[in-house]
Amino acid sequence: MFSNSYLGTLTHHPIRKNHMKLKSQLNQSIKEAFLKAGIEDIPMSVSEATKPDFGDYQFNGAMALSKKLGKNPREIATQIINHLDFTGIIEKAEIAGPGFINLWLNPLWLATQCQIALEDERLGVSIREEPIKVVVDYSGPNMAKQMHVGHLRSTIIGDTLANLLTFLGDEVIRQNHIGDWGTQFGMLIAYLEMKNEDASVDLSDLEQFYKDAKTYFDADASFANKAREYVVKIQSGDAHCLALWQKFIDISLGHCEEVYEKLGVNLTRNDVRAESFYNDALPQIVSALNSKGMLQESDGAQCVFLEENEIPVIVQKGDGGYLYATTDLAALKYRSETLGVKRISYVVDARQAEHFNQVFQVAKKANFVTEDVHLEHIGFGMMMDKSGRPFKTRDGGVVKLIDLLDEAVMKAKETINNIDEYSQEEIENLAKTIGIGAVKYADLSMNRESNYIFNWDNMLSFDGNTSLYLQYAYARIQSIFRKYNASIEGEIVITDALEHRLAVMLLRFEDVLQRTANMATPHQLTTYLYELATLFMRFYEQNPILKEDVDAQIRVSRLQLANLTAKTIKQGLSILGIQVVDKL
RNA sequence: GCACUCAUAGCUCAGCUGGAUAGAGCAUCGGUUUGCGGUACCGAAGGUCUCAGGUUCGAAUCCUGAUGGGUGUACCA
Repeated sequence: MFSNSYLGTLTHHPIRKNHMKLKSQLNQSIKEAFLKAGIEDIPMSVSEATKPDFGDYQFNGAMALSKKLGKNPREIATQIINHLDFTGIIEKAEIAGPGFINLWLNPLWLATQCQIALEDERLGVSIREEPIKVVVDYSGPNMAKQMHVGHLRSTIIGDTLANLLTFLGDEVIRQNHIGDWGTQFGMLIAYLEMKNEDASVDLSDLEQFYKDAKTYFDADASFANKAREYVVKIQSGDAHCLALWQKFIDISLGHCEEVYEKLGVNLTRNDVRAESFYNDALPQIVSALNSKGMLQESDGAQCVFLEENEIPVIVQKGDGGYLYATTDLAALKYRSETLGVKRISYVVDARQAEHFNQVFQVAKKANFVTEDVHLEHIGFGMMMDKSGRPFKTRDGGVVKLIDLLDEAVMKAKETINNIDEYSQEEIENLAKTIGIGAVKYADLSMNRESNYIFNWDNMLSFDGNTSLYLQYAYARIQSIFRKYNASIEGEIVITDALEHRLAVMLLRFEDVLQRTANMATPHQLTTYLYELATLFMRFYEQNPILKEDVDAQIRVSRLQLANLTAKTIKQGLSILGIQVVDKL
């Protein structure tokens, strides 16, 4: 289909702004054709062709218009094609079936765009023209316990979303809403003081510490009383107790940071906005709701009843205490009023959908957030074991996240080929890159809304949609460059159908990122990267690069395509928080 | 009881605003000229998209109902 005739013409098209975003450019071309044909209302957008025979993109809007215009859809399609501009991005258009318009992109145009992407640090992905300020609220571990697998998804999905929005140019504020407040802390602080009044107590196993404290609490009445006193003291601002509490939080947070470090997640202490941060604002939340006439007392508690929902949002307990809904409202108010953000994304498991739905409604109704702030709950399903049951240890306990990650690194070592060629340090780094990448990728490549089955064998495989496959593809390309051993300079020339498809795929990157960001669905990015890598493998299998009989110009062009592929994989994985290596 | 959510190949999953013969990977079977990294690539087989209605030129996708699983259901977070 794509003959070598392209080789003769090396004249590239002039550089355009917004060179990527294939879809919007094609939509623009379609729109112009419509206007020339005298049709104003364009019903839909182009989409990727469902198979190579149908070209690169297709436009299906003619069918939808046929009733409205009282015309045969093929007639409408013909009209559009007659006014289509074939001097730029589009090379050819055909009508098929009931009125599909299949579009083939101009290979010269594709080559130029790839060239531009290659010379750009951002790979041609434009920075948002109107960036917004956004809070991504994720991870949110409880300070009374060690991080467990239940925190994994929030932490890495949230981190990916934050990375992605940052890359696209938004001003992202990461917020780690840690659980550092509540009645159990009285017990923990009392126990901490009992164990060691002055300094470093070993909290390496928070789970155990919690259990021990609980044992005392249940068995020793005087200790239990003391624990209750501590709750009151902390809440009333007692300096000594607060100091102990602070110490406990510091140590506990330190454990979390170990996990973040191991996981390669971009969360620091600066991102922490703990529950306790909002303590002072809680009474104001209740009084504000009251003054707006939204409060209602029910069984002694202060509640907001929302129309469609019989279950109220309780903002103050009968005993005067506040609840997490109150804290969330205070956080929303702070983020809207003080931080001035326009989008707030909560990456929290799906079970809390109802809670966020209610809290968002209350926040809007009470004007804690302005009308134009987009509030969203990025929910996700649970992690299941191979047999489809919730992920637990053999004795039914929670799996500590740090243990899971250590196991991943250990298992990753077994996948390293020719392990003798590496130093101990190299092996550790490699295993970490592979193992952590596998855990993250397996999670991110699933549609986040459904539960997902955690399976070591699948995620650490070289076959299929895994991080290892992508890392391998990347390393293999680097190996080509090592062998070539010279700087890659020269123009891209599209000479056959596979090169053509690869170029289109590469240029789709920005569209994919945009969509992934808008819908907060990382799996769309992983699917894209996997498709890109498999397509490259096919291309590479069929189109030799370094073999002796390859024409020098074609060799350079293919090296350039390989280079852009590698860069795109690297950038995509980097957004997912996954590293690449030059050698596997 | 009520609400939310899910149901696609033996298994794990894609399928974007409704569009052409529903796609990958694993597993199974078969293949690849002295192979730029074969941890690769190509092919075969595998489906009444849980079921029944409805809307539409057109439905895995939207609506209604049924069945089956998961989750939530006021003073924990």
